[in-house]
Amino acid sequence: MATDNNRFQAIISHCKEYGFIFPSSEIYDGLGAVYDYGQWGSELKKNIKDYWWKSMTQMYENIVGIDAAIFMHPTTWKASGHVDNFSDPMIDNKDSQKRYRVDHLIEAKIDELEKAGQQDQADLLQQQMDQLLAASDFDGLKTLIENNKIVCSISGTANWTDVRQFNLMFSTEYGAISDDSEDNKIYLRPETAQGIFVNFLNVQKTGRMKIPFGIAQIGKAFRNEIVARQFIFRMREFEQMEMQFFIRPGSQKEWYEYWKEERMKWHLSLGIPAENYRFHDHIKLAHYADAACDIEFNFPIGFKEVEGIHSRTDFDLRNHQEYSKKKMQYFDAEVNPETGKPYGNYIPYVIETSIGVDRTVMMVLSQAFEDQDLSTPEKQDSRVVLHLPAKLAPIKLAVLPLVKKDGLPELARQLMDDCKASFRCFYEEKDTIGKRYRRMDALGTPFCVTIDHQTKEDGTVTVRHRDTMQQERVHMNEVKAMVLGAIG
RNA sequence: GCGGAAGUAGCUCAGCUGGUAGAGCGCAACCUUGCCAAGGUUGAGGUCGCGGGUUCGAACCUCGUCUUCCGCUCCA
Repeated sequence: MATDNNRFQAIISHCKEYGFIFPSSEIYDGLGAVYDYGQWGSELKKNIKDYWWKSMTQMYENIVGIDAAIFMHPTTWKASGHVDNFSDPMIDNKDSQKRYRVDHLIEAKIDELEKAGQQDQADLLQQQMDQLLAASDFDGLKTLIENNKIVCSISGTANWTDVRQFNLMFSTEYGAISDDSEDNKIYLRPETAQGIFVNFLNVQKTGRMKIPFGIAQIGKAFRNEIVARQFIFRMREFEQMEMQFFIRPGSQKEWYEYWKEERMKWHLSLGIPAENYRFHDHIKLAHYADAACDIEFNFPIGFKEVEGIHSRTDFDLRNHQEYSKKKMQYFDAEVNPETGKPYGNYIPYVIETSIGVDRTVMMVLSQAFEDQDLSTPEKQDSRVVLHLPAKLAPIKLAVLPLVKKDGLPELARQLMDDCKASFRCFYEEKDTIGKRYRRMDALGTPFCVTIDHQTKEDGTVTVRHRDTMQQERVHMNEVKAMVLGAIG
């Protein structure tokens, strides 16, 4: 797999140097795997979210958006499977570096003892383990492992780390009084999807939605990743753009294929060539899915997942129905041509499209970043340019008076006032014009407009294009329409 | 988590055998120039990641610690 680590590091440096992305809490030595978006990064991120939101809601008549809270009733995560599937105590062998679930490790020893005919010892061990697990006594579990001389099947050693709880979800206390009791414990959502599922009936009824229909959402999610690295690719706090599409049971295959295609079209609409994308089908499926694939992008660190498309069956709604004792059903009045009767009541199936905002930011930046050699035989020259799609660029237009006198700044200000309500503009009168162009290239600004002495005579300005560096002469009055056309 | 490397100005780095810090770029102001970066003058900015130790004296030696990067590992 072709990777380019220098390029990746250059992009990270560029992001920090030009106000896109900073490491979190840097003055205190940083906080692992958390990043802050700076003045231009936040614009870029917002533009990406706006574009997705518009694409997924406005452009599909049967999809609406919601904005559910990050805090949810704790039972939500029991129903979704997040509590039980990710809370087992684990232990690592330092020599083989293999990670085990503590209960699996001890149970293997119990089997061994039973086979050796030492039933009493096996029963004792089982009893001790159950007690310690119930009490969440991790030190005791480690001691138990050591006392029973349980070794790693790969390294054969008993060189163990401490027993640790790897819980995916962050928790905090809910309410003003904090104590250690479990009653106050509440989770920060590890995925936005559940906010959609618990509101399924609210939206369906109040919106008079008819299947098939979708609910979209953009929001933060939190996962306590064991190892989080690679810049904003895997963060503990991240943002998702999700859409859950509710369908008739049995139709999941065709809708799954439909959304694979639709989502790929969206990616290609960013102007990213198809060869930089690929689908990756999941062989091992998560507990809720009957089909799943990723859309992977060719990052400088190789092909990595940006978006997931999952056929989630009725797993989530069915579980919420069970835990909440509320019917999560839909009455389908449409006549089934095969039976001649209405489809009737059912729990809908779901196709999910889930794309990471931060990964999309990283994807767009990776695609856009170029360290360009502009050298000629006479002169060595280079520039760093972000070839961002105009609709995503943080700044759409730079307004530059050629000199800061002779009334040129005043004319430039007029153009600023004309445009700034419509899109983000940037005014700059310092330094030589070439320097200003290059600074705008580094931020990905697609258009620079220069006001010169001729502007005073005929109202025309120079438009300089970022990617080609070519210039053209247009009338001041046409600038706004030109930019709007490019970002529309 | 393990192994390796590195932490000196906003950035990239220099600093010989220990004698209380430098360059280039960038930044700010002014002058000059005026359609593609690196003209002139002036200026701001660092207790050399942090803490202990050795020493008359530590950016430099030593121990610890934190952080970052790389590889392995892990990963809904």
